[in-house]
Amino acid sequence: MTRRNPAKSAPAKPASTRPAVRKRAAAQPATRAQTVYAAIKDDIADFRLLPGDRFTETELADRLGVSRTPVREALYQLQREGFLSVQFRSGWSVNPYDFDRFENLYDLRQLLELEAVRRLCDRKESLEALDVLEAYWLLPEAERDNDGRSVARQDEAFHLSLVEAAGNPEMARVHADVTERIRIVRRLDFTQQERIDTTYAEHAEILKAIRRRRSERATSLLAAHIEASRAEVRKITLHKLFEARRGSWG
Amino acid sequence: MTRRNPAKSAPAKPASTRPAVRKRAAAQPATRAQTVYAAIKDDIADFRLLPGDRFTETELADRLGVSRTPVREALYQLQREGFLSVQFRSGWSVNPYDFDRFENLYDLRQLLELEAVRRLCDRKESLEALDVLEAYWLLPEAERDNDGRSVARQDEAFHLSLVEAAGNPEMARVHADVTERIRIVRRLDFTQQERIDTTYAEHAEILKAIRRRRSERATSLLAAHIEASRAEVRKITLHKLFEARRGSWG
DNA sequence: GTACGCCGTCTTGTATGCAAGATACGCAAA
DNA sequence: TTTGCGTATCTTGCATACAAGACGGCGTAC
Repeated sequence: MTRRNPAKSAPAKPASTRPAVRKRAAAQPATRAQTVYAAIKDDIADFRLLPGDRFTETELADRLGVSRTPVREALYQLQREGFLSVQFRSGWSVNPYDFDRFENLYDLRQLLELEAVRRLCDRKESLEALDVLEAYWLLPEAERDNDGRSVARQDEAFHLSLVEAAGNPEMARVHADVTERIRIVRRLDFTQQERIDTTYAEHAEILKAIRRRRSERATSLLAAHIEASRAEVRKITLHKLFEARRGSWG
Repeated sequence: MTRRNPAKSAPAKPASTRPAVRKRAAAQPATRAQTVYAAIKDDIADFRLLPGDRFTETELADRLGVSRTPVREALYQLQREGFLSVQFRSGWSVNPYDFDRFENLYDLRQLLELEAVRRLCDRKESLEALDVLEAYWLLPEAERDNDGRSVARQDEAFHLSLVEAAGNPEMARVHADVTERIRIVRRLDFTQQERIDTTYAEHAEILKAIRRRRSERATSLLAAHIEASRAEVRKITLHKLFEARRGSWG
């Protein structure tokens, strides 16, 4: 039954010829567990599930029209990611927003992004990855996107793209993970038009600095940009989260 | 059959007003799933499960004396962590060692540790966290630990402790995760006495530099230390992994 | 009115049953 | 010998059954 190990004599690299390890994303029919996982995560991100909310596996299974098995798989995943907690024989609950943790995640995010930008500026080859970013962020004011929701998505993509372009997939994976965790508070930064404008301006400057390989300038701009966002989020968080909580029960 | 009466439907919403019971049981009951998870992870770390090995859920469940349910839970977790892959209706397999990924993980590790040391040196308060590290790594040569296995464990603890002491639990969590992933190759660095001696010497120097708040020195020492380890691992990996593979088939 | 204890219901953790389909193997044909 | 095909077996994903124990509500004592 156990298949022989291929290439006993050369266990090293044959993997690179066959990317079977990589998830076959396209053809995969998306299991029920994955669907449930995404559904719950969205419920949390969109304030339909709020900190302190309690629920049971059966409840969720009934609501989503599946059995407890895929529900449990999704729940355990979210538990491991820090969104949920399970009480033995006593149901699940949504974890409270932990502002200390948001701070720490912002720190981590900043560390990763600054390193990424440093590497981009030091890189010899051309930076094609920036093209698509410039196409969005260097638009004249009239053509800009003004929908906060949409800008928030693009903002996430901007920062993640920088890290991905730096060429270390592990750093990018961690960065993506951090992004998921801070999404709830970070999105609140894009509820004011003035902040959206500022974001456009700062992203543009950062992109230009990277293009010119001005490492020092790019990193200090990016650091300031992230700090500004963090300060803004810190300021409006409690109030806005409360509003969101009320509004979501309509 | 109809033991449950869904029509009764206890008031669902009041649950959200009820404060989540954050009762932390003193000792986690350690579910079967967690046991299985640890067992498989150890099997991989100790070369009892090798890249390319294939197995089924039933096989594992029988061997470990549990049902498929906890086994599946553990397997899916290891899948998400990158250790295993599942082929739809065709069994599980251990992922190949990906040396590019090890390189990227070493990069990430270095980034985290250098930042941690920088923060430690900049910190105003005393650094009690270093006491326990010094107790192990500043020993005179005669009293040192010479068991590679044990030193490898202590080495992991050393580096993780530095990051933990820096005070950002999220960075520490990522670092711990990285540590788990590179363990397989990293341990091979401690199979030679000379490398163990070097590790003692370099850890001692790093600790002293941090004590003296010599940030520049501490970070460059640490960077060199990690680089040396990485180079060593890079050199002996293929050979040693092959040996380990053969040896484990006894 | 208040405190306390018992009991039934509910909840998770685990085991088992079932279905669709992927894989392997034997056998026949060239 | 090699190739192709049909089938039996195996495997995962999902649904369901079961067990130990946590929680809440009710009744009782005062």
